[in-house]
Amino acid sequence: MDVTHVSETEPLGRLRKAGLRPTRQRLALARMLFSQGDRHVTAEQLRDEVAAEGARVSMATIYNTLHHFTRAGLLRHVVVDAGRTYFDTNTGHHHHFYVESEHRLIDIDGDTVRLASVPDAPPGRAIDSIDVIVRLKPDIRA
Amino acid sequence: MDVTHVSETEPLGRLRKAGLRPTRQRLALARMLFSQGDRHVTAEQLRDEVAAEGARVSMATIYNTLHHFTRAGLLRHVVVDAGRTYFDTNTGHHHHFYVESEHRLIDIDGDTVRLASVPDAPPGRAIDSIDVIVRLKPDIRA
DNA sequence: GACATTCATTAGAATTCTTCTAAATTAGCT
DNA sequence: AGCTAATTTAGAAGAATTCTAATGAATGTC
Ligand SMILES: [Mn+2]
Ligand SMILES: [Mn+2]
Ligand SMILES: [Zn+2]
Ligand SMILES: [Zn+2]
Repeated sequence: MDVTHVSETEPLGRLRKAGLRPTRQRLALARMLFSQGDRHVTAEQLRDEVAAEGARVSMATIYNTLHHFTRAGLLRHVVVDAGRTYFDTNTGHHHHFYVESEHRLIDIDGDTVRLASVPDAPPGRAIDSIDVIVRLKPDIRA
Repeated sequence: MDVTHVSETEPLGRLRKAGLRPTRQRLALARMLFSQGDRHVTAEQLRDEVAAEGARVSMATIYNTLHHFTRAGLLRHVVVDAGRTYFDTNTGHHHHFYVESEHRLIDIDGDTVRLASVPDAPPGRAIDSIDVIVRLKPDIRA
């Protein structure tokens, strides 16, 4: 494989930069995740997509990889629904709409939601992150 | 049983008002939930507490009841952690700190977090609710 | 390139949380 | 008391995720 010229945003470069060994499985998953704009995926979804491409990646590896990517800062873990874990390829500052009825996440630009006041963390603790989730239901009018 | 004078905040009154039959199990659960200030409980926690009081309530009933209470507006469902569902006895306007390391929720008064701007819902949808979760980690200093 | 070492992948079992099923019990009504 | 619908229950089933321990692959050294 020719690896002379590797952009940092290409799958291989991404893995290298994150200090992750570029295995066949990780490259396949990185391609699915990062080559089509921002996405919110579940492990199962990703497994199906990879399978559709003909690649075989075990569920254990899907989960391992998603967690590795998350620890490396390539993904962000989003919790909005019980019993369903989303991984977000958009790691920048932003929030979410959640369409309950479709189990679908939609990004809200970080600057669109402004917190006029943020509470102080209780003693001995520090703020790790702030999630704003705007839950949506079908509009009755319409 | 004398039911001539029942406050609406007593377990029996609460169930009546919500149109729920006051069974032995529901009364026991309502007592645990609503007689000690605002709480964030999991099904398992509640099962253990009820068991400690000598009452036997099946897991199926715990879940059924928590969902009934939630539909009736007596509880609020809080999603902050994958694979762990909290039920909140505080149904008023407020947000949450979440102490990841202890799996513990702390209320933030509704007015303490002010959203300076809230995005419009996408066409065909309406805002159902807005959750603000401030995730906490141990403070490094200290 | 061969070898050694470390890390990654995998199938399947196991775990955890929650829901379902279908039978037995109970509350509310007359 | 007797009727009916709602409720409870044990245990099975389901769904998502993690674990295990054996196999395979990437990387560094000679
Ligand atoms: Mn859902
Ligand atoms: Mn947790
Ligand atoms: Zn996002
Ligand atoms: Zn609360």
